[in-house]
Amino acid sequence: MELTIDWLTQFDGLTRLEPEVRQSLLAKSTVRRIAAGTVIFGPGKPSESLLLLLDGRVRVQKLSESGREIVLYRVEAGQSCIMTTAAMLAYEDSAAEGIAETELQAAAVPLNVFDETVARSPTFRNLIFKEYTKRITELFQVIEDISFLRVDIRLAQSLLALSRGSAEVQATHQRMAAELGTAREVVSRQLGEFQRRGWIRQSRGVIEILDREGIVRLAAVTPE
Amino acid sequence: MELTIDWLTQFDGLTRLEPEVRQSLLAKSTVRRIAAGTVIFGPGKPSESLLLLLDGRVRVQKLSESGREIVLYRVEAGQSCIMTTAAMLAYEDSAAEGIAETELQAAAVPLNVFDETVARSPTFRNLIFKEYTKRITELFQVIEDISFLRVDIRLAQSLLALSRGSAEVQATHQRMAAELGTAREVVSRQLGEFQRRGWIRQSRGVIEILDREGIVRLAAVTPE
DNA sequence: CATTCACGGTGACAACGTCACTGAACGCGG
DNA sequence: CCGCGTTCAGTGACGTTGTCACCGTGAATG
Repeated sequence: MELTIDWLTQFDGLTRLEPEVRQSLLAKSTVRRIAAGTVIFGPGKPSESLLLLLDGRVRVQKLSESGREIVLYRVEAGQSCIMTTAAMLAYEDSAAEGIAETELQAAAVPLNVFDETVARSPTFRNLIFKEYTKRITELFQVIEDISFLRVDIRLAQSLLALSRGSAEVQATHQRMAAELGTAREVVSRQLGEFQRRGWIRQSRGVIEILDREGIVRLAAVTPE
Repeated sequence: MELTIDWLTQFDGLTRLEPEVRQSLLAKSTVRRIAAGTVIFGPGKPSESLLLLLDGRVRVQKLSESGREIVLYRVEAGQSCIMTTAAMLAYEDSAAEGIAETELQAAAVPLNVFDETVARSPTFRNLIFKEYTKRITELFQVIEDISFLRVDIRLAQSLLALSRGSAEVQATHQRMAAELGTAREVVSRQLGEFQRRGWIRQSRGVIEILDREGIVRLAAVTPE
């Protein structure tokens, strides 16, 4: 169950890790499998390790008191889920949660090992700070998109992102609405329009992409 | 001009700093005065030190290509401007900028000293990670507010925040619009409504608060 | 004193959010 | 296989917010 494979090679920033740090990290961390749907961190679920994602995808989202939700960003394989370190610091009020969208394989670095490694290794430090910066930059972009882009454009972008090249997106309108932080009805109407234009075909829980080019064109619009 | 006062006492997280780290930080950092209006960091202005704010206030905002802007958060005295470390990492595309809203007094910690201190001092590490987490948490909140709160409520909140207890807010409608990431016309209409209710009195560039209680009540609304 | 410009007010309309309600598709127990 | 509850999706009406075009005012500048 808990392997000690050399997972460090999967992280761009860690390939040139100092040898003794490398050994220490491998020895003191555990590689874990986590089932799809598991809540990694969130209100009432403080985590006690930093997760370095080897495989799978984590969705970080925020739920408002009114029950609505919005996706903040995703963590992909080869990235670290820095909010798990944040959750360690007990910021309960954030009300953000991380959910395994797929089955995960992740290296769990216990808090004390994390701290020790940050102290010892410039390479590791660099990786961590880069991750933080990257997330913050992403959040900046989310804020800009929400504030200034039309929903049809954001919906098109979201569709392309979620499809990952495939011709089928498995998602309900409710789910898409959460992606954009808007209302389901808005998504229904917009997808209806996309369908009328022949860009997609819809069935219950599935959106099939017929004309990717059309969606790409809309997604690329920068209204001036 | 460059003092070597013991500014470390002004940071909650640094009062119990390890003695030798304390000396080192004081010796290798410089305390600087920065004029109001100065752009601390931003596109094309990479910074080469971490700024620890001793006095004054920094506004961090993002400008879209279309020229509109939105305030992301503020850095107050006693906090560190972590985006200066991010800017060091050359994330040019972020297009966020930090502006001195008032005259600043700040301790500038050069990049190499920052890195060295993170390595040496658990206390300093803790402070830095707490700051990052705090900013991220704030950004989460901004996203939620933008997505789910009505603008009149957000405007009321913004007015209270900017007034800082005073009865007068010096701000144009354009400025308030940037605070909320909305359009000037919207602010004009809402402030007009506030005035009709007797909550404020407006004159060119100034908003005078007449009935703080009324504004507070609106700001506290959590529509269910 | 004349011109320019930042500021703010407004009406019309488009885009988006909310509410209430509808029916269709699915999942499950009997 | 049927009935039933639940999830999902579609729609009309209406309120809120964003956009566009335009105007008047007062401040600053030469």
